[in-house]
Amino acid sequence: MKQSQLFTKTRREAPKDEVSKNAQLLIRAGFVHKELAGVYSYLPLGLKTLEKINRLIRSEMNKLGAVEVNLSALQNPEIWQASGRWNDQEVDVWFKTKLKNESELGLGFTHEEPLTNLLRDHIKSYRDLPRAIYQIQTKFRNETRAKSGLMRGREFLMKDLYSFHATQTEQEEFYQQVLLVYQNIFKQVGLGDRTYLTFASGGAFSKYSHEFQTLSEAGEDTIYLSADEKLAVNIEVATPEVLEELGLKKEDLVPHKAIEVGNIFSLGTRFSEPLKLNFLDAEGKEQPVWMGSYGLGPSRLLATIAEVLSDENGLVWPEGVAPFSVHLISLAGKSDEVKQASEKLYQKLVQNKIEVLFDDRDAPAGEKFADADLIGLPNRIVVSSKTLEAGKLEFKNRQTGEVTNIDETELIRFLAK
RNA sequence: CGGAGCGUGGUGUAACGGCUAACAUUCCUGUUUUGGGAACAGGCGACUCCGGGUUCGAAUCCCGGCGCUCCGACCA
Repeated sequence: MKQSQLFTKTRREAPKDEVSKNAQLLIRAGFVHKELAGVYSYLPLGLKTLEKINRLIRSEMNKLGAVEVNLSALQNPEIWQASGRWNDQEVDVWFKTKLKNESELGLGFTHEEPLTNLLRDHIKSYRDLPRAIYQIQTKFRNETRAKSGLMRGREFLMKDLYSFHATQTEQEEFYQQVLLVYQNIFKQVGLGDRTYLTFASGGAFSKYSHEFQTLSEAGEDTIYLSADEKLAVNIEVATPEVLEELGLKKEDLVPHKAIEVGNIFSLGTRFSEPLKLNFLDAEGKEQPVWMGSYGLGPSRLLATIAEVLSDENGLVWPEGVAPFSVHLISLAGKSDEVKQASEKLYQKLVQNKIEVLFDDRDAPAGEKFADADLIGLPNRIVVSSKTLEAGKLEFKNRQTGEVTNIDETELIRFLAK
């Protein structure tokens, strides 16, 4: 894409009402636009980044044999009344609204109930199990206090996976698979080395759930990390009994602020029983389905990457998440030669299916460099009269800052990999 | 929901209760310039968040509302 076609502009300064680093950088670089506290719109660069994250998540979900759906955002109170979660005392994050005829509606903050209800049409027998179903969809939560930029929003994107099994054991095995897949996702988005599987509160049907916590001062949670960094426990559940059970000593634990980027739950029959999602087992006996739910927030993930991987010059996107792989910068000035050479290189990169943002604007070099640093694409190529003279291209790695001069074929081979 | 702070051109800031609300940046025109946010000249852009009050006079003081941020509580 040519940068001249991008309608967004970068800014030198962040709006004063944004304090969190993720929001400041994402706004300055033109990835998002703030509408309300906790409500952000995605601009072309932000949307592309989000789509990259989603694509990666989808590919991992497919490995689990999960299939994608898209459930409605508007919710029928009846099925939530059945599970007891329509009640404001039970769930205080509902956005509730009304039809013209005064009957109530809710905006989905999660989807256990509707999916469980929906599956009654499709799951009758043990032969219909197991099932893994997911969606990537906008959730609405009426948070009393939105905060930390995109971290805790009132409208946000969530990947929610639900699994349905004939037995608890089967569900537990699936849970372990999801756990590995999640770790793989965090590794791929560049957060692997600072994201820890963390024991957290379990709820009605299991002692623990697991959270994936990314270490960051911007996090809302505090976790205890064992000295060998092999075990982590959310401070909320780190009672003496729990620590003993996990074989941890209080004095060996180090507290860290962390961002909860994912959470996986065993639900047991918490939803299948009230919503009557039953199946007939091999003996013809009716049984409730065993369930699990597995959440991960693409928008929070995007914000977390912005927060923890950025530096003083701007965002730093890992390959695979970045909206484009390459930032091609033309320092043409009045030189038609440079203009043509950079245009030609742009076409060539596109032909080789390399995702490139081409800064074809008529702007001073310093501005282009500053923008490239701020936007944070992993690779930067400069074409100028200097590089034409040398017969090489200048190639810079955003993350390491390493600059090399490289010839075109070599570069394309490297980037096309 | 409790507490604190802040609302002034698109953005960041300034202005004693008193001139036509200033400066920088962005943006527009032109000249020049092109390897780290260039230079010069000219120009556009604000009912100072909203409503009320005090005052000869309010961006400024008072009251109410709304919004934003932060701390806390909350967070299936």
